[in-house]
Amino acid sequence: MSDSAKPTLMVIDGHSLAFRAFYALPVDSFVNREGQHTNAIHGFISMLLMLLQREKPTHLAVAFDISRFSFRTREYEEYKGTRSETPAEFKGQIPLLQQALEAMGITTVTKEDYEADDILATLSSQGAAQGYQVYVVSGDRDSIQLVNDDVTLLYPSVRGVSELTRYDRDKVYERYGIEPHQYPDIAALVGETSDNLIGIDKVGEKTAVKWITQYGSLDGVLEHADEIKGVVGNNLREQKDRAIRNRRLNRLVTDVELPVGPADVALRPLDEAAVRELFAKLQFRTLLDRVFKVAGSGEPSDVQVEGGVDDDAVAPPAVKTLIDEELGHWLAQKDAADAENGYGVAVEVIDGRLSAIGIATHDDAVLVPGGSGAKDYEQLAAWFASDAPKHFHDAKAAVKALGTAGITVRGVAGDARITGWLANPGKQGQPLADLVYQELGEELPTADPNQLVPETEPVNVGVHAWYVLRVTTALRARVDAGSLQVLDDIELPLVSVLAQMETTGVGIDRPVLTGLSKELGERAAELAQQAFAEIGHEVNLGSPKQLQEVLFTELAMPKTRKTKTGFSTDAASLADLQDQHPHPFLGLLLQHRDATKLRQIVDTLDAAVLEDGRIHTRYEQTGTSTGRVSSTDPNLQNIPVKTAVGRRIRSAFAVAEPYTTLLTADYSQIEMRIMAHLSGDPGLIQAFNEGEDLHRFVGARVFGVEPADVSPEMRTKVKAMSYGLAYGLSAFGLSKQLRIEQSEARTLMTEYFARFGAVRDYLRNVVEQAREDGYTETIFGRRRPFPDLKSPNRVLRENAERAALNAPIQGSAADIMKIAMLGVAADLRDGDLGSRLLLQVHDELILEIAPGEQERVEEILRTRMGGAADLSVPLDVSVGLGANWEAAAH
DNA sequence: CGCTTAACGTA
DNA sequence: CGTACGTTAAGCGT
Repeated sequence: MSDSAKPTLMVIDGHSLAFRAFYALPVDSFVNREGQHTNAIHGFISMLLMLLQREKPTHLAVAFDISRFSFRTREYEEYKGTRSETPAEFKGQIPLLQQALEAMGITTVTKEDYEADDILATLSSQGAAQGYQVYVVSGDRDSIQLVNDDVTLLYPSVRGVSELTRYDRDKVYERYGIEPHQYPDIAALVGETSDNLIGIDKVGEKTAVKWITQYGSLDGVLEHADEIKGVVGNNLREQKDRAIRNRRLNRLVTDVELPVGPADVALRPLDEAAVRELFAKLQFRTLLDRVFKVAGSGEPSDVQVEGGVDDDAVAPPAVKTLIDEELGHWLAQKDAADAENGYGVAVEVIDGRLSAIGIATHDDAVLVPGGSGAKDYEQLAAWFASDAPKHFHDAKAAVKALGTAGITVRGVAGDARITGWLANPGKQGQPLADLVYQELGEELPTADPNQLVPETEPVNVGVHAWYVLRVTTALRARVDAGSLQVLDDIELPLVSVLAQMETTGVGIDRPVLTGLSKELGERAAELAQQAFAEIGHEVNLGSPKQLQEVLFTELAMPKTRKTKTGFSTDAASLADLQDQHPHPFLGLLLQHRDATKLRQIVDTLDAAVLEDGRIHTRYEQTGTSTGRVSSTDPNLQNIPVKTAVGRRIRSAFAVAEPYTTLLTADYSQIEMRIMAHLSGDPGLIQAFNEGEDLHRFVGARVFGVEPADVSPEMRTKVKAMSYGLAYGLSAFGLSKQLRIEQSEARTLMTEYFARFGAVRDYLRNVVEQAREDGYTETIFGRRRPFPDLKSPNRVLRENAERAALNAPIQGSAADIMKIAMLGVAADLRDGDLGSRLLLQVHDELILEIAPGEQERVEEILRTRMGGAADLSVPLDVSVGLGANWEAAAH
């Protein structure tokens, strides 16, 4: 009998899959009108439908645990003992899921005193024996032991329930290097944290596999335990009881007495009325349609469920391919409601060329294939230039891609990526597929990547546009008012400003880079030779591992701070070593590091220069959790400035014809000013309003001297203290940074807070408020959630506390800079000025000035940056001019 | 070839 | 035991 003719039995571990679905979907987006959470049910059924379509089982059973207790917990009390309490939102979902499955004609199986895995084991072994092709679906690794020629395991990947990895014998071998039946032997030796089973110390997967391969089985290993040398051998002999216990517990039972056998779980026709009733209660409309579609019955169109949590159109509309002229007609047909709701837009770029554009309304989608010039896009270009509200996923990328075809975009009304980020800034730059799954609980259709000629791919763009519209709409409806305001007033208008900056790029004086690279390269080589002479042999100075050998073994220096892989050789540690155990090698090594690091930066920049002689960085608008933008490919926000050689690199960022000069404008001490404003501290506010040197002012208060008598040492200490405050610096950290005694650092902090008490109160309050609310907020309403503030884990909690303290400060500064950029861009445009924004480095803007515009632009910068927010202290802006970045610095 | 780690540049 | 980033080479496993 061939495999295709065999009946197919699928057995699913209900609990583990539902639990994964619970964590994959946002709890708060799936609540019915009775307040019942439904995300696990939704995710489970969605996955089940996918499995039914893909694997087409003829027989199907879903097994559930009855409780967390089983014969295993009786044998070993601590079994699964580390598992924390099931979340309340999850608990009620299991009975409802079981009802739903029952209504769908799917058998559920439970057995007192056994775990779901034992039921899977029993059914799969019976199934295999009775000639079924068997699929086991489980998130428990112990299920690997069930795999054989007739049984395949589908195991959820780390990415969630939507992707399942197929483990057949070959795949198990590929992944673990063993036969499936040997897996429990491996697990017994290594242990399983999630089951609270502790393995043999120092034995990981690799060692276990080696032993099992050598001796065939766990019994074999134990018999030959005497032959195994070293610490692990000792551990094995001393701890062999653990392995024996683990092996007893991880053996799945294949002969549980069950009320049903494989033949009894054939798929039955679903109970249409029951499904409708239950799904109506759960408010699953999309899923209801999908269930009927998969079951091949019912009429999706007569489905009547109002206000469903997943209430929307069901399947993507058929995508019509239109040439430009037809597009004009299609757009003209759209009514006011469509225009009101907006359009979803997706573009596709292949090999840097715009290859297709998809546009969708809530029930219609079209695709305009790539053209070769402006004339192919007349209607399209007119529409993009109009105010028609357009929603994107990554609008900036789309705006740039359309720009290459000469199309200007106005009316950016939504961006799924940005909205998703504002709702959840800890998840940065989420792909469309992830958002679709999270917000709609659906799979984004994508082209088969294995298809060599992706003929279906352009079609995706129309479908994607449809999903984009649905996702942005769903996200907008979900986020709070403050985030929405940040979205509409700051982030969306910023898209085109950043797009312009990226497209413009910054001019580079390549000979400067070339010269520096050579110089630094020679210097590095020289230093390396001298360093080798000191230790009498060559070594890779760039390898921390080899350096450890030299420092701690050959030169027998005292051990430094521990890292995961040994002892630290970072600059701070080396400086400490130089104090305790002076050696010429150390100084040479530090200088060599410096030279090679700078050369690496120079070479990276040089390689990033395009044919136009400029570097075009990309600004990641959804790349941080605080609200800043980040810069990549290359990162131009970390160009050296602190050392003289470093600054020479900045001199390579130069003005280019026909522009006359670069202008830099930066906020001075913006974060301290925000802290003064937010805390309302009278002393700090006075300092800024009097406009005198901040650190001198603060130093005078802290040390009780006249401002004129603040020594450079005092100023340094106070400056470090002030800056550290916004990061949650401790006395320990301050002492380390300033290389002073902890007691002195503590005194410094005490004095500081005695003079600026409102700052301390504010910082404390931010954390307490965030613990209560669950999030922090910037001056402009940008939120960042901090669930870990309530964590029982001290490390997690304290990390969250420091981040929470910093988030409103760093985030407000980011908001202010973004608002300033919008103002500057608007004034440059409205004033018909040719000068343009090039770079943003968090508190600094760099522009290129067109002939004769210097004074007007300088005024714009001062006004817009200084006026970006109304704080209780002034926003001080300093402006510099010069032929290059270094010369324009102040 | 892809992944992780240590180190280090910026605000 | 100071926040927020991105990039690189080494080292390791595949």
